[in-house]
Amino acid sequence: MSEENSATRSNFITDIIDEHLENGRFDHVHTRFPPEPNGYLHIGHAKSICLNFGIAEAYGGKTNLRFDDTNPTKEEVEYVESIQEDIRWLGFDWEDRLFFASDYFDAFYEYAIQLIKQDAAYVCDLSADELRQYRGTLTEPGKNSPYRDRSVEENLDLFERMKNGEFPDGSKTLRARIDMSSPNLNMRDPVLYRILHADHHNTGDKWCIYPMYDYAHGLSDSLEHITHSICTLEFEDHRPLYDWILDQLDVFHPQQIEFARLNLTHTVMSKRKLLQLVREGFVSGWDDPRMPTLSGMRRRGYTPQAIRNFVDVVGVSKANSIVDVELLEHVLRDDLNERARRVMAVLEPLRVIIDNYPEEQEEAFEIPYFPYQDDSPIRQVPFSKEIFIERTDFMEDPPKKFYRLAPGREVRLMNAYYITCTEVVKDDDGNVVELHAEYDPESRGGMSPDGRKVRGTLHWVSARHALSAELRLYDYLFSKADPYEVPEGGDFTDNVNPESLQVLSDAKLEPSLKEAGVYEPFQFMRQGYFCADADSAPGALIFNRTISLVDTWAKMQRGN
RNA sequence: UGGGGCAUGGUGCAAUGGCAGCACAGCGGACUUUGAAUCCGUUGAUCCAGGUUCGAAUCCUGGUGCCCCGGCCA
Repeated sequence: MSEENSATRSNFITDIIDEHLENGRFDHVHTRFPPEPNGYLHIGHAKSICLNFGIAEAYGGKTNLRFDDTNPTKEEVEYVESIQEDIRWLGFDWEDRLFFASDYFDAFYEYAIQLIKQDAAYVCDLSADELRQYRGTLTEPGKNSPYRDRSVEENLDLFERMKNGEFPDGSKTLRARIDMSSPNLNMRDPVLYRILHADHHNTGDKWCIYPMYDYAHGLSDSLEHITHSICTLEFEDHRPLYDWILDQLDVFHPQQIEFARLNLTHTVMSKRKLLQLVREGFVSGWDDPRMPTLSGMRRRGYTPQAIRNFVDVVGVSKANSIVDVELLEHVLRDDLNERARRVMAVLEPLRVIIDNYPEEQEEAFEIPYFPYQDDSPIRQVPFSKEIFIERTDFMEDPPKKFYRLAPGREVRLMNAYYITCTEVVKDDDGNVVELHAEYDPESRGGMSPDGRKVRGTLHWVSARHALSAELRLYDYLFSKADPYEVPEGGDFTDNVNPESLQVLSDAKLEPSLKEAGVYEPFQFMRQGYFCADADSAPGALIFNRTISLVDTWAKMQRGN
């Protein structure tokens, strides 16, 4: 849709880049998206992906995909695969530039030796607990480690033996020698390497020492000649360390730039919390359509374009903010409105018998998939004596302004005929079980020659031709805008919306939907956008409601 | 006086010393073979106090509020 996106439109990041290009610090732009393969990507990551790929593209540059896989205890191949699938689905291409931090383990090791030789790093024997003690607090300086002044030779020897596996996990670390009294805790001799006798998804058992994020990330950026390393706000405090390492080693020096991560109302966005929802069974998996994961949204029926448009429209800044999920929904509807074929489906069927329509008669209406498009493709929709209409489209005793079907009232069956309700059939409990009606043969196609107006237009499905289907209707996963708003001692899971999933087991669809492909967007007219679920099968159709249509009538009722 | 960062309608983002604007939401109306979409109209904001300036959302000073940092996680 829009030619402009958040990357081409100026923002504080492009301002910085423009300055670099102008003052000659860089003459091109090269970014990277650096996920840790320890979970599935979510809409928050999409913001980072769109920013990194979008900005590079806007400047004619490139973007690398690099897995930040420096902690083998948390990372799995399952995730490196899903992450690639999700990025591709979003429509971005890293071409031949797929990298892993683990590709650089040898280089990292050599750089560490260089730091030791420069007296800028040392092997420390403090335990994790002791290290914490020595670090000091937010307001008090730390103390130097007793191992801080080991000789270069001893450090070299110890570090090599760490690598060789001579020491148990946690017994030693390699630390940067910076300043234990720095007001920035990240500069108080941060750990560069820790001992971890763990198998790595890429390097197997080759290593038993693994680099820490701060050490590996900047060096990975440098090795790949990344010019602008875009990350989230919480790394702002780490930038001095990022810079320190690259300065010490005197290598290519990218610029780290931090932006505010995306937050949405009615959802949680931390991998840890999402994992908890999966593990504790609040959702069916990472790709549950209620999840903010890209795989969940894909299954729900989101299009990549809707997500990209959303990222564009929320913009980028350094201010912590929470975007109203209604904006996401607006952008989704906007995109689906353009691409979804219009079909008829009845969610909660109510049978209508058209008494003056011949029993054995059938006819097929040719109805365009896109009613407002001149060259729209069409499909055949069968009509017969018995049809289903939406239960909510009939009221025996309608309030003012309800202009759907009611006793004695005439409405239009979309693209078919006018019908008038002649009789209401109820069961012993007084529930309406079916309706009788008469149609006007003159109104074929939904128009009468005398030009009389009917206020209501209803969707319908021929009973004898209808396809039965299961429909899954979704609502917000959390009832509260802020899921973390819980009473003392509560947990965010207390706010899980008990009605976030509603299953309609006997919806009636027009026959053309038999061919619906998975994820292919349809508008069930007057209801919402739907797509076939991955689990849908010819004899057992399942559709997910991606998003309902804006419902002004429902809003009016709520307001009253 | 630990350090770092951020404050613009209800929400998100612009305005880079010169008329505070856009989108969503809200409200009102038009149109309608989708109570959708579309179209028209409309309510509503610069955290506070000083200062500089012809002129301040923007610059300066001092406050206030919120977020992040004490993993051998990223």
